[in-house]
Amino acid sequence: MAKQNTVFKDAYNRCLKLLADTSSLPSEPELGQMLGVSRTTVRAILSRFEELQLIAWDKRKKSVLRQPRPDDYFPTEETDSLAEIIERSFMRRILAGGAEPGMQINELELAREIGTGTTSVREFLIRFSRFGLIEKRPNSHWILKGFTREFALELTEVREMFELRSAARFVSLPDDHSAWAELTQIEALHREILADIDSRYREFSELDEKFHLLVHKASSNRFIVDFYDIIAIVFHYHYQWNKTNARERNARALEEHLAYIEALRSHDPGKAEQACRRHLQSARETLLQSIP
Amino acid sequence: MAKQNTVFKDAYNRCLKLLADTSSLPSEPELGQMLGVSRTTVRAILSRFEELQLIAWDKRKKSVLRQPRPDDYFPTEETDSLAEIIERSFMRRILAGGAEPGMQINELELAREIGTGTTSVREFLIRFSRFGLIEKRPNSHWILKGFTREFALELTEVREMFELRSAARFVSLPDDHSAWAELTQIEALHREILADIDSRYREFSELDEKFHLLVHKASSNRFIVDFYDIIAIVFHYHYQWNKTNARERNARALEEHLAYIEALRSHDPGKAEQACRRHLQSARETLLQSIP
DNA sequence: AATCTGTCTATTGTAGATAAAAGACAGATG
DNA sequence: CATCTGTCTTTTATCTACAATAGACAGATT
Repeated sequence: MAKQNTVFKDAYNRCLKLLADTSSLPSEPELGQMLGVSRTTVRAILSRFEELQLIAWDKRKKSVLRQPRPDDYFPTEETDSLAEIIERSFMRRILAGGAEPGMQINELELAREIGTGTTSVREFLIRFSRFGLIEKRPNSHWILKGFTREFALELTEVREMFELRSAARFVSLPDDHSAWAELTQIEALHREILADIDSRYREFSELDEKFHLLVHKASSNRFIVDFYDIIAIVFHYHYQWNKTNARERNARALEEHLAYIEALRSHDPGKAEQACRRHLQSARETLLQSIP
Repeated sequence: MAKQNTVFKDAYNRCLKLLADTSSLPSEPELGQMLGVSRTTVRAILSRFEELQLIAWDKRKKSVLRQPRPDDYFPTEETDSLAEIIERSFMRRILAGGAEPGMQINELELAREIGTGTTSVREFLIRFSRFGLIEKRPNSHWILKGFTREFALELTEVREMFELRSAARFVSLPDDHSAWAELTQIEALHREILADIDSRYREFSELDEKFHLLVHKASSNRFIVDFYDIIAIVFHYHYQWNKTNARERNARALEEHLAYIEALRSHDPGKAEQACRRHLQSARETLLQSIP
């Protein structure tokens, strides 16, 4: 096995959904555009559709023959890229407990455990090292620095610097900047979720990421925007395995976000700073509380 | 060739220097400690010494038979690790001109050009990507974002935030903290170089890195300290291929450093901030001037 | 009793190979 | 004549293999 064909399988599944809505498919380049893959992959998908008698394919004509059935789809486990699998598996190990700071990380062992080659694990660890949770001893093992209190404090310190600066930039964005429209959308979503908080509070995590990323992007600084990756990944996995009081916590955060959004809208740097500080403070407390 | 034996060659060369000063070598573990390598490598070095009749080796006795000759050393080109070679080669391409922003980076081509396997190039690019100069299109090529004016501005913006905060921490470090002693050493070195600036101005680059790293370390924040890597690498290579007015520029920076150091010593946050700002401002200008 | 050496095993760094995916180009098509 | 398809080439993602290096353990030495 040289390369996993997850790109094919994932695009195939998405294409199957498109197929459900029309009687004929567009041109190959157009499909490639829609699915975010090359024509080579599009053609592989179309070939498979033809084999399974989903479409009749003759050059430019791709007419739908039948609706897709549930078993036409590839199982979702097979559509995750190797990098995603490794990431999830690794994050589970270090965030869901059982991993003490100072522990050694063994590439070979990890690879065996995940059922993959060492190269992919190695590349993952290199990419992951920028998050400050692991460190390499050259010619030797990696060391787990651990998701500790210090880590959380260092992370939030930088986050606060960056987000305060980004918020300050945000308020002075020109009125026709696309960020304002996005902010409106995000605000609406906040209100929707808040109105039905009991059943929809789980959607907060994703919305939180979207909102803060939007704020960070106002900085127009690649280092600030890139740093948000670290925050996002930590919060993402952290919340996934730490669900105490999720409902109340999320409700409170949503309210804070709304106040923060209003402050941004006011174009008043002072108000924005205040609202930003208030929210970051409680985000910090939440994070710290959940560390043993 | 599976692995380059550069660790061996480099440690061998360094051990040869040790050998020049004594009549017998210490124990294997001790040598390993001194050279920063494992006993396996130490034993490989000793075996080679024995072969070349540099020492007589019988268990714990390693008596020097003759002084090393220049041709006993491995050529320095052979002691650089592959990662260093790739880094240098790559940085030359992108900083020493000829590389337009937006250009595609081809792993295979780079590997062929450097004369190495694709794996190493790939891992280098992944590690390097955190510097914000390149970006990956998944399943496709890398894109060179280039050492542009925007890059420099974004870099210095973050640098200034981080260094101001670090300097503020520095002044409140307790008197018995080791940083003060290091600061004294660094200050002395500044005066030495300044006293003989015409012939020693080239030493500034290394000293500059040491000094700012010391300041950043006072933050006790891994993200701030790690970020300094980016600054260091940019300045390092940048100055290496950009030597206009190096003497005057370095002299001026040394003076600014001395003022900055004095301000840190005063334990006065206000003074420190002012001196820090002044130096960062001129560092920024210098960097910007040298971008086309 | 502590440290060292001899020997052996495990892991990392790197090359090379290969399937998947991207992409280039010429001729076909509307 | 602009866009599409068929075909072919190139590049990336990933696996496997292997030398260099690290590291473990038992017996030897001071």
